[in-house]
Amino acid sequence: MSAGHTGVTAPTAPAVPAAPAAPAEPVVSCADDCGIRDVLDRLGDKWSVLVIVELAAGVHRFKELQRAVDGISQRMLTLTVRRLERDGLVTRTVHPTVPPQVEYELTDLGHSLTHLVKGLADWSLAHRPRIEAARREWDARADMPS
Amino acid sequence: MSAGHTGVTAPTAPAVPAAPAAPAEPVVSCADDCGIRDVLDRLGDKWSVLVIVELAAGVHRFKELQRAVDGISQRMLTLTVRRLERDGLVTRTVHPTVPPQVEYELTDLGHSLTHLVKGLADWSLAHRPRIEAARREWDARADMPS
DNA sequence: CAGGATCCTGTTTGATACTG
DNA sequence: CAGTATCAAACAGGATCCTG
Repeated sequence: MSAGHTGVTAPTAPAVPAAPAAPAEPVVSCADDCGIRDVLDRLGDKWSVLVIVELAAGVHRFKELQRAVDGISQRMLTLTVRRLERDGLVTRTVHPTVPPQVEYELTDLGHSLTHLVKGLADWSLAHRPRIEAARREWDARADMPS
Repeated sequence: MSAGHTGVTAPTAPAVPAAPAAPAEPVVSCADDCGIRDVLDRLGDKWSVLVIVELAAGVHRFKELQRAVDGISQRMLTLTVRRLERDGLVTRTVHPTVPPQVEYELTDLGHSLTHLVKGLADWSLAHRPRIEAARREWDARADMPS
């Protein structure tokens, strides 16, 4: 799918079809993707990052995790933790005790993500006020236009 | 970190219900949330980050953006760009020309996000191989158990 | 060109109930 | 305790048609 542009037609656009802007040195480029889609598919869901944050603090058992994340259902926790395990971000250790005991822990790969997450958290804390202000302003402007 | 979990782990440990973990100095904590949920709600969707990346390269008109992001519908572009505007991450400038012309540009707040996004992209590029490897291994292990 | 309004879809998530 | 299985709700996203 996608198969590039179907740049046929070119109705009223004479020349200069592409070449958008590219003023100076873009901090991040790649035309479009990169691997951003990738990370987002991995961290963009509702729980993955929260689970990672909790595991960043140390080993957790299943129930522990569920209590810690607060709000997550055991179904979602299972799915989330399974995907993280599949991606090599966490390890799952089963202790064959009488009441089953399973421990989850971040791999070094998972820990490397922690720094990114911290970046996100920091940014959020730093700019939340401005965002909320902008949002209030926008909402107000939506009510009483001129 | 990795300050060695307290070797409690009594095999059939009856008591010790709560008392989670909190071993050493976590890189990121806050017990659970912080503002991570916040950022994720803003960047976790399918298009926001891609649009931001495009706008990081400079001013774009609506159609330009749609062509650049490739795959996005004008509905989604509208919604995405509106939300970004509401949050004060982009500005929307309407030029009352004959064919309407609207330009979108990152605010400084939006630009500050760019660094974060770059972090995500870098991480993805750096670790994608390991993740894919882990994934293949997991999938293989799922087919032939013993 | 820019975008609003609808309709319709697959995916994500949550609530239970059941098992080893 | 640590899951699995099912079902139904919620939602995000896409396609299309229609304005100014």
